[in-house]
Amino acid sequence: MAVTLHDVARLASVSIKTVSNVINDYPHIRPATREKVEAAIAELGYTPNLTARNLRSGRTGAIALALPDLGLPYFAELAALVIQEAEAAGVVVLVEQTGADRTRELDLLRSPRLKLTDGLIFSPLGMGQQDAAALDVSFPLVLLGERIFDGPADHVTMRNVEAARAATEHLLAQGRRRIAVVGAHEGEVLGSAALRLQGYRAALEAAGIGYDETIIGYTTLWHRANGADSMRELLARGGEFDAVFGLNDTLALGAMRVLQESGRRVPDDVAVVGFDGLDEAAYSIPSLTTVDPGRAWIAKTAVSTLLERIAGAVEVPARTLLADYSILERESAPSA
Amino acid sequence: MAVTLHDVARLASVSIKTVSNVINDYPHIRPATREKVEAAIAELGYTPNLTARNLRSGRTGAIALALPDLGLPYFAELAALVIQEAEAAGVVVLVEQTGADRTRELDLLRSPRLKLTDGLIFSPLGMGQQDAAALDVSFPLVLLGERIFDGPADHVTMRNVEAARAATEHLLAQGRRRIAVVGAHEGEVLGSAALRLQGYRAALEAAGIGYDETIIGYTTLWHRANGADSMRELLARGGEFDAVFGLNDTLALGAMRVLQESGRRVPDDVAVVGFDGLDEAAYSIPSLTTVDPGRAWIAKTAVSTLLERIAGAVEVPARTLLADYSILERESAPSA
DNA sequence: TTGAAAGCGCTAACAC
DNA sequence: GTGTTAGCGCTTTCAA
Repeated sequence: MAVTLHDVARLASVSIKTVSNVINDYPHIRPATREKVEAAIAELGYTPNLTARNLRSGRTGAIALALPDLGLPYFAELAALVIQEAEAAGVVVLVEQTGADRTRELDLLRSPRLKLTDGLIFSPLGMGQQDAAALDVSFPLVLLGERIFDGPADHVTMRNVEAARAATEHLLAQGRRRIAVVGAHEGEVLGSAALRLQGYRAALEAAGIGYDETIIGYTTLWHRANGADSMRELLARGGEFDAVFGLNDTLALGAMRVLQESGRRVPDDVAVVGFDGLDEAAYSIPSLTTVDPGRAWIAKTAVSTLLERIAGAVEVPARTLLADYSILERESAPSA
Repeated sequence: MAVTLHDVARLASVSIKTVSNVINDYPHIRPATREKVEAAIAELGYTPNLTARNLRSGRTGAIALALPDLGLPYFAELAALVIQEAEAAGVVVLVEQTGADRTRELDLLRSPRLKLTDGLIFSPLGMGQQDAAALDVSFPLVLLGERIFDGPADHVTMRNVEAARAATEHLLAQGRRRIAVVGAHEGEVLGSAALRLQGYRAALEAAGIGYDETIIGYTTLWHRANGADSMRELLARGGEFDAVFGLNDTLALGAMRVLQESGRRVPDDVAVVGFDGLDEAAYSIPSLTTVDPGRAWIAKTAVSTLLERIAGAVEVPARTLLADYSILERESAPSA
């Protein structure tokens, strides 16, 4: 591992500049010289020391991706897409987990660890609008998610309100009138839960249906167990409903399980719609109708936007980029 | 971001060595000097340039984790654990996806991109025993999985044969005698599928039950859809069985869905056991009995073993470290 | 077309 | 207890 430019230069009887030229495809090199150098590189098995190159160039060729937890399917699938896009652009990805903890998220933004990368794609879950100023950092940053809006950084996100409204309207179109919700967050005004609930209410209102608190299930987290617990509580309350809107797929899958355990048939007695377009939602029993909020586009756009900033688009003001959504219709809530 | 040691030194009217001493907690510094330096650091908002430090020290403080695809729940959960362990040790993790492609796996081992890290935790899925020599690399490497054994690198893995045998015995103990398999790999002798099938056969043999090819389902990949397809084929063949052993949880969940669609009750008509101990296996309907092959231990041990090698345990010969397994008994295959 | 040499920001001998 | 200085391996003016 100790083969350097000098070693190659010595073996090829040229200067290190010439070797460097060969490596960096500098055009004006005499073919004979090039061959001599390439032979020496091959013989010694030389590979450039990226750390040294980075120190010179000020770039690392790596970006950081910070998200709550890879154990959550939504973020695992998002990370898979981001890494894939980054690789296509010749960049590696350093993954940080924040555990959805506000303090850890704020710490991360100040961490010297980020110095190992050229920029950050950041999906916070603990921070809120009051922390927007913390996003005013000195390195390229792309924000994901819906915890903070109109911050000082580029923001790639989904049309939560419209997509949730479309999901609700999908249920209304089948004649469902009592649509329960699983996964609402008490008192929240921003964030995925609040925005999706807002879309749900807008759809009800447009259809002339009143909002009924008794069929809204609250949870703190969005694991499958929370969806199951929330549904148990809704059933215990005794409120009637003929459909369920899970504010994400994981919740919807947990809720659907409890519905079936209770003897209700899905979709005959109760139709279920989720949100996220997870792969696994296609394989539940029944398969889950859901909204794809445009994850693939979000990953692709987050990477390309970050790389543009890194390449020097500093003067451009921060933008908000919104993905298009689509309904993935499956068995848990079929049309008609 | 252009604040360097020199800037701090100038402001504090000391030499850069003194600043460096303060930053690195060198003990013998006069308190007054330390305060002066710390004040200057705070005023300028100095943070060390890790790239420069790395070039000097030859360390990067990062490790690489290469796996097939974060979209596969097993690997996503593994990555989550590895990153968590690494963070506890003050190391960041760069994640590479190889898509289970042998060529990409071999390329990765030679990639200069790895120069950004101090070592690699590598979980191949395309390479085989014939590629063992490619693991003889010049950087610290820890191998995961069961594609290659007795290679030149430390290997952290699970007791596949014993764990699969235990899973099969769990079914036998309930009086099941016709145990179908989902996910076998045609003609494979090494690899997870082959080893687990071997454990299955050992259990049957010990119980005096013959091996019946007609109830062995083959797949190439281990997605949920493959488990479903494999089960459809088994049912179409018309072979009788009262239990199913899915060679991983994802396969088992797909197979279970098809069983239920076909009108069979789980576990009454057919009991199902998976393998991996995925979180989501606890939330299927019915919840899936599975084998936890010791994932948490594997992640922890992979990280600590790699860090030991990085710290210089070069002379120690390559070891194989085996995790303990446990049966997670749930509804799909309850005792008695 | 190629060589010499400066320096990216830091650490660690070695001096004082 | 603190300062000077030589590199880590590379890229890149500037000369030749």
